Parts: sequence; structure tokens; C-alpha cells
Amino acid sequence: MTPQALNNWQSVQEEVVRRIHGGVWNQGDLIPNEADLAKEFGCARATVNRALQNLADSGLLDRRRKAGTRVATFPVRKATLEIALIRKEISEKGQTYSYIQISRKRITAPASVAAKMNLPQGTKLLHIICVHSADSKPYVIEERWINPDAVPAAEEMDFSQISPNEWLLKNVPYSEGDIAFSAISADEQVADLLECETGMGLFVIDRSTRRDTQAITSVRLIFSPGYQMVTTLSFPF
Amino acid sequence: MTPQALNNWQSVQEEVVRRIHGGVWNQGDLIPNEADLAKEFGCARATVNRALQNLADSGLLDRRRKAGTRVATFPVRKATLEIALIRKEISEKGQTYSYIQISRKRITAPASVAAKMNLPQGTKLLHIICVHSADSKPYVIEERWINPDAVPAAEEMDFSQISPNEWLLKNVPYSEGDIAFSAISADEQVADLLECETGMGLFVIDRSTRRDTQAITSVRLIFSPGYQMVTTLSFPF
DNA sequence: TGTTTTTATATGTCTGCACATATTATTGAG
DNA sequence: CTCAATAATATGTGCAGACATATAAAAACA
Repeated sequence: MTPQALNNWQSVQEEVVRRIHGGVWNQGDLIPNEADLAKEFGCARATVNRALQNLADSGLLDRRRKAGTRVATFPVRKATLEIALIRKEISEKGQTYSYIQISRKRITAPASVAAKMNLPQGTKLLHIICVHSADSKPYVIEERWINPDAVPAAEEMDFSQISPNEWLLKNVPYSEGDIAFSAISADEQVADLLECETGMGLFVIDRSTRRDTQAITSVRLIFSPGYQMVTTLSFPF
Repeated sequence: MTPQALNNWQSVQEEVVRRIHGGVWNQGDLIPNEADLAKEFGCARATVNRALQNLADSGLLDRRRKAGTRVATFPVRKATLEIALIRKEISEKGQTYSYIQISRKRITAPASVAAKMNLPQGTKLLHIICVHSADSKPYVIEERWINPDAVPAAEEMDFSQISPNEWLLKNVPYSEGDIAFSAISADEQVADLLECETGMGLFVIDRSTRRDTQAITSVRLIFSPGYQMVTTLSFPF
């Protein structure tokens, strides 16, 4: 029985994964080159290339020109997190979204914020604190700093109806930035806003975005106790 | 001056991003089809295809057969986290890695763990608690559950020298799984192990991995106060 | 008019070929 | 024997053309 030709990149990828799982090719092993695999699988080299490239992207293989392709020794797992609009995240869980603005000021940025946004000390920024709720229970605090030089329209914007999170995503899309995940203990103010006890461990996301090196905004999201951000450790197959 | 042909997928991608940034194409807009763009850019359709497909992967475009390609309305940001070996993570920061095992037992899995691992109530699991340190300061607690049915070799393994984290990655690679990020408050035992105060908010990663639906292991990583997991919100350009 | 079938179209992907490029291995000069 | 120039090789990517596939839109039907 002649084996069925693997003539699409998914089946080639599956076969390669199968060989790695099955121990045919072990960690660190050099696997045959694309041309040979193409001949063996009965497909074009481009098809093998796409499959192997995809596996390399997901960390299962290491490829280098001339050196060839080998099975990664400590395959780095990659988890992809989708950072969605808070309103969407809540309504997709089937919960009712609501939102209130707590405060809005135009103040001098604290040194830590200025540093993170790469702005000179003493820069005045728009500072907004608001709370997003799901089914009337506090879900997350949004503490937002906006650079009015980058987003002049923000100064006249009324954030009592639409959150900075949503407004910025619609009006200043396609920015790049850093994101950090950590934990803090709830101080009195935070505990009050989230209706929890002081000292509770809370999940925090810090994000700062820019566009062409100009700082746009920096935000700290403090989630209610028990919040989990979930995803899958995806390996291809 | 006739424009230089965009005859590689990266430059096509850049041009498309430029047009979106520049407002030539706005959120929700239908952009020209691949054949037309290829003609305009002076390259093959396959080249345009690769560029647009890549942008769709990163969430900037929505594509559907026959319906065409449009600019995503609320572009979902994707952050990719690389989940590395703890020892590697520490030594790559230039810190000295050390490791101690705190306890090792073979006990009945608590209901919560059994549920998460999709195992029947009352299953006996290998339970290991250990601490990874950086420059002699506690870095993270690893609380590990291993299913001996899936990994028989683990039962005879001595985890006082090599951590389960490292051993499993080497011996049961290529598994798939879930991962969740959250925060807890340090209880007395945790505070003791991490040499911090009780009640501190701590960053937590819960991970459970399986292979072909068979549960392999479940782990909770509890990080020292102040730990941040950092990455970039990548948009292509 | 409402529903099903057909058709047209944009993306998805394969093939075979060519050339580009990074990097290892070999060769040659000193 | 050491170091630099050169060749060899595996991956990276481009091209033109073809067919596959999903699906929106049009046509046919009840």
C-alpha cells in the first residue's frame, strides 16, 4: 500500500508533529531538508516550507539557512492572549455591562508615569479613573493617563458615557505598546471601588501605547478578586 | 516618477498598514481584491496574499472568501507570551539560579485539582512543592501535581536536584494545555516560602497540560511580590 | 413573496521553477 | 597553523498559472 501523498501543508505539518511525538525525530535532531521531504511526501517544496515555517513559528522547530531544520530542544511554549475591549469581554460572557467615571483631572504626571511614557518630568496629562461593571458588580478599575499632545481631541471628550478604553480604541487605533501582568494588594481606595476587602490580591494589567515613539496613553487595569485571564498553550495539532 | 514596485511581502504589508494608518482605508472599509492590489503594486498575487494573510492573523484585517478583505473594526490586539523554563528565565536575567524541594508526597488529589485535570475523584497523584530562587531570593513557588498513569517514570524520579518543571519539559515535551493568570493573597505558608508578608498580592500562573486528552500534570506557580510578566502588544510595522 | 438552486467571485493553496541570502564547510594564502 | 577568500547548501521568497472552496448575489422555482 503506497502511502497517500501529503499534498497540503496541514497534513505535512501533522505528519512532522507525529514523527516528533512518536520519537522518530528527537529533541535536537536534524531532520531531512525540504527537498527530500517534498519528494518523500509527494508534494512541492513550497508546501513543506509552509508547514515547517509554521512549526518553527510556534517554537517546535529551529531553522537556519544552510544549517537546516532541527527539533527544538526546549520548545518555548507560546500563549497568545487576545486583548479585547472591556465592554466586549463582559458582554461576550453574557453579562450586562455598565460603566461609571469616578474622576477626571488634568494633572502633572507622577515621575513613574512620565518615565514609563517616556515624557519629560512635569508634563501635564489627562487622568481618568473609572470602573467597568458586569451585572452591576465591579469588574475592573481603569486608571488612565492620556497625553493630550498626542490626542488633542481627548481634552474635549466627555468620558462619563463612553470609557477611555473604548474611545481610544476607536479613535487612536493601530498603536503599538508594552503590556505587563502583575499583582497588587488592594489599598483602601481600590478596595472601596471594587467593593472588596483591603489587602486582597488583585490581578493587574499595565499597558502603555505609543505611535511612532510618541506616547499616547498609559493605563492600569485592576481586576476584581478572583479574576482569571485564560488562554491555551497551543501547539499545532 | 513611477513608484517602485513593492515586490516582496514585507513591503506590501507595510504599504497596507501605511494606508490604514493614514486613513486611506478606514475601519470597516472593503479594500481592493488581491488581484487588483498585485497589479497596482507590481507583484504576484501570491505576494499580496501572504502580506494580507499575515495582517489578518495579527487581527488588523478581516478576510472572507468572496466577501473580500476589510479593515477590522475593533482590531483585537494579540499579545504573545513566551512561557520559558524557569531556570532559563532566571539565568537570562543574569541572576544565579537555585532550587530546593520542599515536599514530595503521593496523595489523593483534592476535588478541585481532579476536576481541573479531568480525572476521577480519589485519583492518587504525585504532589511536589518546591521553590526556585534567583540570587538566593525566592522567585517562585512551584506546586505541582503529576499523574503517574501518564508519566510512570516520575514516580522513581528524584526531584531534589532537578525541578519537575525542567524534568517534565525534557521528558514529556510537546503537550498541549490551558493556562490562566490571576492573583492571590499570600497565606501563611506561601509568605513563609517566599519570605514576604502574609496578605501580599501575588501573581499566579495555573497551568494544566495533557496529551491526547490524558492529563499529565497541573501546576500552580506563585511568584514573589513585584513580579511582572512583560511582553509587547505587537502590531506589524 | 419566500425558498431553493445556480452562478460568480475573492480568497486559499498547490505546483514547478528561479533566484536571493545566510551560513557552514572547504580551500588557499601567508 | 591561522586566518581570509571561496564554494556549497539549506532555507527564504518571488513568479505565473491552475484549481479548490466558501459564500454573496443572482436566478429559478414554488
